[in-house]
Amino acid sequence: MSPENTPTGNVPRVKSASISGSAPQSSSGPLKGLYLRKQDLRRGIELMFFAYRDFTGEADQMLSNLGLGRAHHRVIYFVGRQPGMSVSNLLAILKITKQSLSRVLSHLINTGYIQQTQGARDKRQRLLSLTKKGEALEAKLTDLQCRRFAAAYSARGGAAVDGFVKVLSSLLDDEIRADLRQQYPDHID
Amino acid sequence: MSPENTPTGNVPRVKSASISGSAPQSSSGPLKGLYLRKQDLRRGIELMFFAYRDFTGEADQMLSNLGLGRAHHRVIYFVGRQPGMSVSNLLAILKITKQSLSRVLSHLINTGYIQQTQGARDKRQRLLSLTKKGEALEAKLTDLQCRRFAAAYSARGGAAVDGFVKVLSSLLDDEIRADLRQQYPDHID
DNA sequence: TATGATTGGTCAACATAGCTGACATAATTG
DNA sequence: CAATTATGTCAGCTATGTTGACCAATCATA
Repeated sequence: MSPENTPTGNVPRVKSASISGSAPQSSSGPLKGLYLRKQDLRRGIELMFFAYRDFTGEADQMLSNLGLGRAHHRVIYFVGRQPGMSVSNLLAILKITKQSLSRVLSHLINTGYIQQTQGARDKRQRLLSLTKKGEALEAKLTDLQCRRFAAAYSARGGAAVDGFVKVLSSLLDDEIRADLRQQYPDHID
Repeated sequence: MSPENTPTGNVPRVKSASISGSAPQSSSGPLKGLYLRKQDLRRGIELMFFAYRDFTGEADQMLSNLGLGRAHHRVIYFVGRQPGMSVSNLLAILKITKQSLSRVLSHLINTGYIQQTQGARDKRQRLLSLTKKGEALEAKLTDLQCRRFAAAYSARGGAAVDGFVKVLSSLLDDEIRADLRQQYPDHID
């Protein structure tokens, strides 16, 4: 599994380990699994890397002007998505440690982006929600990213969006999908 | 742009700023731009976050067992993709500073994953390539991620893959696409 | 009611991976 | 020869993740 670095070279598959590429599939014919060539998979890897970076880039810029980072953004985003969420719920979504969250969360509370209210049923809980200031920032950040998605979605059309969502869903670890399915009832899963 | 957090609530568009949602599109009919509802865009944002995390998770685990991190992975991956690449080329792809790269690169050289050879045309250049050890690690890591992609791609089929690639491409900053187009001549762009 | 589990917060210490600014050396180019 | 380029390096800072320990309030239950 070493030297197929020339993109126009052989077309080895990957599914079954090491079938040294030989099938002459010249990007024609409805050959099932044509998109499983090693180069297609690598392109996927790279697209994820670059797209994720670009997708977060604009928001990162805006955040750094406010002395905030991407970690703060995540907290603001998910609290905005589901106001009244508990700390442990947020921890489960972000999958970081209590200490990591604590750092950014207390900063967001001290600077007035997020407020806590004691849980009604369970008084141990501190339910999180955005303040007006927090809502304003969340709106600006989410708008930035939504604009990028809206542009991409409308450039490519509904069928492409459908494929995009399907493939990304299949890239997820299994447990994560439950949350998404709950959040988006019409989620194609 | 604040309170549409109930996923089953209104369906405001986002393209033109703030058309407070009113059109009763109940996920039927070929209404152009149905996929531009705010909730669809937010789902895209979240899919990117979760999918990127899960997609890198397995490799991160393997790397940490070797005392390496994601930054080392990126270097190994891109040097493996294009052996003989110069340092400045790598810097341009990763978009990090010379110092950040220097740290991981010299570690990878010291631990025998990457080797440098002086450029022939330009003797200032240190052309990078993987050693046998580096190739072995690259193969293991890329295999892990390719397996995940291969599973997702085959679960969803060629049409979905096509949409996935198209949408991700459209999420990219413009300049990045040039590199991808060069790397993957049959890239749908 | 007493005990144990859960929720949340905190302290100290550390690692990774980004950043800036300054400076050095060697090679290329005009 | 002078300017630019490619690369490397030093010192120090920041953001964001980690572990382990410990505490207080509250809840659930035997």
